[in-house]
Amino acid sequence: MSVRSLCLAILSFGDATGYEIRKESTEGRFSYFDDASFGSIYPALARLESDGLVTVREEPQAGKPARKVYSITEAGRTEFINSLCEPQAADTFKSPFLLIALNAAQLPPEVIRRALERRKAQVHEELRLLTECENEECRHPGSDWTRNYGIACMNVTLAYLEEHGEALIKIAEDSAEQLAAAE
Amino acid sequence: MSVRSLCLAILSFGDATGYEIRKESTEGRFSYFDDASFGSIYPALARLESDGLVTVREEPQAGKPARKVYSITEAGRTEFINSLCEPQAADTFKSPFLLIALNAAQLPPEVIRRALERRKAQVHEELRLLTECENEECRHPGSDWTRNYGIACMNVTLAYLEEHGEALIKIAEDSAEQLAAAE
DNA sequence: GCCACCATGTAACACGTTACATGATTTG
DNA sequence: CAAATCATGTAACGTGTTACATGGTGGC
Repeated sequence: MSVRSLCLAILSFGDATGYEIRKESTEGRFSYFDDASFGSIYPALARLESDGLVTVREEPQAGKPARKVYSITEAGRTEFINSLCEPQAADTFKSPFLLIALNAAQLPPEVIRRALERRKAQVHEELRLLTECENEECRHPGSDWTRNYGIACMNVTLAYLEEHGEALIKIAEDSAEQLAAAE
Repeated sequence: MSVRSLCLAILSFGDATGYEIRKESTEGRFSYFDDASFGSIYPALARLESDGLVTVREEPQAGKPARKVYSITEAGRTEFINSLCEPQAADTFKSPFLLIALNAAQLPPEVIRRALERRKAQVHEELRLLTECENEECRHPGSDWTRNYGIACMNVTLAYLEEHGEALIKIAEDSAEQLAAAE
């Protein structure tokens, strides 16, 4: 998914500035789709505007640069919906954590411990984010469904980490002992 | 994770050619870490060799270009292990499927149905891949642990899709009906 | 007969990130 | 008082993809 489509997707849920789009895409609910930085978002928004898929209104502010609030147009909405109808790309899961886990026997137990803690913290944070807006105004059928999907996945992940984390540390400890004994 | 590290990671599990590395990274067990294409793998391997982190031996073949089999060196192994000890990046999950689900109320039921089927097929395929090598020679403690982690996650995903898939289709159908009634 | 698989490699191209430029306000 | 947050934007840079070039073998 390109930054262009990402902007359209976020704007289809409401007006936003480039700054806000970046936040949503790196931390917020839209981080499941793609994340992007300022350097790609601002040019993308400018192009969307010249293509007539979004409109801008400037809101001057004292001290700060004027906020440029973008709104999606009918044409933008149509392009967005059409893009969703095209054959979807595969979901991907990229896990630096699993690479560490895979090599547990070659790493110091301390590294494994840290990696587990970090991953648990991440999952907790994602769960917090998902349950947070459960009582908010942002409730429509699609978002309820996806939220519950996310919660189900994260809960299992967390349970697995908590139940089997010690076993992973043990792998590292055992092989460290064997190395020490061989010397 | 760069293609360079990816190559090192795969080679730390055994010798391979550039062609094989691409397969492992796009389809095989290493697709959880990153995937890369020929255009990035071949240059990366050449650089790794000139840096002394891998060695090559050519195996001539009739008709085809000679296979260039790469092996990791001690220096390569050290760099790989060290890279795993550095603070890990966060795991990421990118889901074109969830974007479709989120917008279920704006899409034709047929699109939702297709998206669900496609996602289910993907999860089935991942489960097949994970359970496949359960009885194989590729069994060491780290890979057992990560495999079981993967299986646990995929099973929940699949169960959720099977239990709640109909509800998602219903969201699309209901809103399509409302649109029709309004006309 | 055509397509997929094996097998390597290069060059043009697209895309996105990082760092820079600017600067007020709030929070610890 | 320093750091984070809000707020926009550009330019250099890095990295990776796509398409091309080449060509034999085996399955449908």
